[in-house]
Amino acid sequence: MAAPTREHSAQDTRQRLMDVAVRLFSQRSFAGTSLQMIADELGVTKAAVYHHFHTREELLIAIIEPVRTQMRATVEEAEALRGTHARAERMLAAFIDITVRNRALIAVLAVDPGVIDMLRAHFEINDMIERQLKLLADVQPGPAGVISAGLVLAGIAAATGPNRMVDYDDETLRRHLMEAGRRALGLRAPRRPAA
Amino acid sequence: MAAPTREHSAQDTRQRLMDVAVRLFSQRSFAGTSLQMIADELGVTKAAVYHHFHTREELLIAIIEPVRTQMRATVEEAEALRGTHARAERMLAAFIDITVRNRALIAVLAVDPGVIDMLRAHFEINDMIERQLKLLADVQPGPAGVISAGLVLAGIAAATGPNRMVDYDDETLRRHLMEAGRRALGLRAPRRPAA
Amino acid sequence: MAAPTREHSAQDTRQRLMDVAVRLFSQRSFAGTSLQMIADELGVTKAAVYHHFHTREELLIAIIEPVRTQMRATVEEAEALRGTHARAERMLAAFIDITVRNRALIAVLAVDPGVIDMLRAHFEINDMIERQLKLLADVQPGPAGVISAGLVLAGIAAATGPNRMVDYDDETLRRHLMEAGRRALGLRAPRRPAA
Amino acid sequence: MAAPTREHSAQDTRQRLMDVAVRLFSQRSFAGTSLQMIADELGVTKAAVYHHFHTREELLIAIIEPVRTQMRATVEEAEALRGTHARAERMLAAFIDITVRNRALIAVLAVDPGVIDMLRAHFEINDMIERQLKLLADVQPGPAGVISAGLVLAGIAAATGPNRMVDYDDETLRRHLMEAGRRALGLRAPRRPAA
DNA sequence: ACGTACGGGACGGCCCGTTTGT
DNA sequence: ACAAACGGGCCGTCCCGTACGT
Repeated sequence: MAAPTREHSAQDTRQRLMDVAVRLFSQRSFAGTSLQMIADELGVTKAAVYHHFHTREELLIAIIEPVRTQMRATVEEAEALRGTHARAERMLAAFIDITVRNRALIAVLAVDPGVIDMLRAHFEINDMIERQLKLLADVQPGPAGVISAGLVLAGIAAATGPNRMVDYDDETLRRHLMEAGRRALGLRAPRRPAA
Repeated sequence: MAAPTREHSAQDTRQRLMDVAVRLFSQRSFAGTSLQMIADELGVTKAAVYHHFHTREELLIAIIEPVRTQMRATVEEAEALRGTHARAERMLAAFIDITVRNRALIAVLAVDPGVIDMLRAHFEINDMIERQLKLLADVQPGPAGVISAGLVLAGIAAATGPNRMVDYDDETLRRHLMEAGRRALGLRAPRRPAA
Repeated sequence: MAAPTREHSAQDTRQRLMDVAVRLFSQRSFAGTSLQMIADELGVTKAAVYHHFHTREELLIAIIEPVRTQMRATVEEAEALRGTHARAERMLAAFIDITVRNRALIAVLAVDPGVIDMLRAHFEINDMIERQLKLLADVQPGPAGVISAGLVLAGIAAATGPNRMVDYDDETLRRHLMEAGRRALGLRAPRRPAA
Repeated sequence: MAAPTREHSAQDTRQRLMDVAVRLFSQRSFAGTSLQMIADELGVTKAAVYHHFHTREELLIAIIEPVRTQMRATVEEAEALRGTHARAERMLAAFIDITVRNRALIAVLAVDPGVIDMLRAHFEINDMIERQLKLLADVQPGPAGVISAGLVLAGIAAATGPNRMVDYDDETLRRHLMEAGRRALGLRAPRRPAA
């Protein structure tokens, strides 16, 4: 391993900034987390943070970017499938997968009003939420479908948040979220004995 | 009713402060809402706010108080029942009822890290959450129960938050949340043909 | 004179803030003057400044307001007169009078780019300048008129600035600026033998 | 011409830095212009600026240098002449010439307090101004001379500033400034029928 | 019961200057 | 000749809390 010239490379610092930011955002909310806290937590000055992200908003967007991309791809894939149940099944599985792999982050994205406002200002996030909701809601007709879908999406996101479900590993969490989600939505478990 | 001397009585001002605070907290998060915003929204000065609540924390606690009381009573009632299903059924119904009647508020209480921290500092809130969770989790054994219960509680709270489910009246929302919750938890609908 | 309850009244503080701000702006330019300097100079904190003016821009606008009003009135009065020379004479005299009575201030208003930008953003200042210029420029035809008028207006404003002309009293300054201005513009001294 | 290895030579970069600095200084005042703005405007990093000028002050001095030299030479030449009128005539003509050829720059030098302070700290600029003023003021006795001279010098400098007199070419501007200046100072047009 | 005036302090943003590496 | 990274510090804004007056 060729030693990086400095103690840690520049790219590394940028990534570490994003990591501690996610942790702090999820622990203290976006509005409740100052740049000073982030800098202190990492042992650098605010100026170093500024070097990588000129505004707190920019930092947040950089953090969100990968999840946003995955989410969009998932929605488009699911919408391309035939069959209401197949679409819901795919959407649900992918949503859980992304959420579990980014535990702390999703809770922030999904429920922090400050974050949601900012997302709305920069992206067509409303449309994306509508489409996610519709994919799950179509399993049941009328309000029942929409309300079930809302409960499931919000529940998955919020339940994996900080301090909750910490004592389950990813695989366990995924399986049981999937089962509970299927039941709430009225999805039969897919028959994959042949698979 | 003694005639209020001014346009609105003092008690009224206090209540209106709490109402706008709830709305703002749910729209901008607790940490993102200043006393100035609350005062401006109501058309008074910060000093007027200070007259009723000496700190922002005090204001939050006053807001939360009724919900906390109802929640505690509900848990105790449910725990007094016999039968796992009956207990879960009662807890779920009461939780949904309280949540729907205090839509915006619960979303803040349940997911805002700043609020949760403060609650933890003042009350034995962890214990209360554990008991709620257990009441619902006992329907299924092992992780399946806990994870389902977590999804349902978090989902109900978060799904009724601001900008979501706004186009359903309380009764509709309650009924479908109940059904979806029952399914997720594995609760059979109670046979009340006689009711 | 009933003594004001405090050491100095609130209105007084507001006025004193504006006074020290004018002095500092003219000594260090608008962009080069921090709120800290202003607060220190007056022996209060930045928060006290904030109480009276929520932004630095707001402070500047309050300072400028009286001059802006006088200037506008002057232009309208002058435009209402008949005769090119009479109009120019009136405009010139009033401009000098206002400038001399607000020595430091005008220099800032007229030449500080930061100030001019801000004025342009809030008022129809370009129009006002055009009209002032035209009133003086009409005495001579073509570029000669415009350039003379520009030199005179800018010269009066800048010459009365800080550190210049400090050793002349208002009356002396006014008279000689008037004479030099008339000559530059090609205005004959008005025949007021009876005056 | 030895081919410059890169797109533009080092000397070129240095000169372009000074050019954009002048433009920005005149548009936003000296104190209101950061090194970052200058670097951005030219599409380089701050480090590149730092490479050429270690401080903002150093940059300003380099910009000013040629004008300062010309101005000094002019004053000395004018003072060497015999006859009050001849001296004033020469000073005025040269001042206008230098100003018009460096339109934006002179306005900054002459009226920006931050610039003036810095100049005073490094050069004997007060002495230079006094001598310029005296050369023009001597045409008329007493306060009339000084005030006229002040108006003319300040007026020429400020009138050629940014956004003013932009639609006149150098030659036109020069001629009319000269005529207006002569009139203000009480200088007869020199009899050069033979020239 | 509420407004006015203000202190003390922290916020996000951005500055200038410098080191280190190409 | 230039870029990347960062320290230390100041900026304007705005915060919460309080003393005082009505």
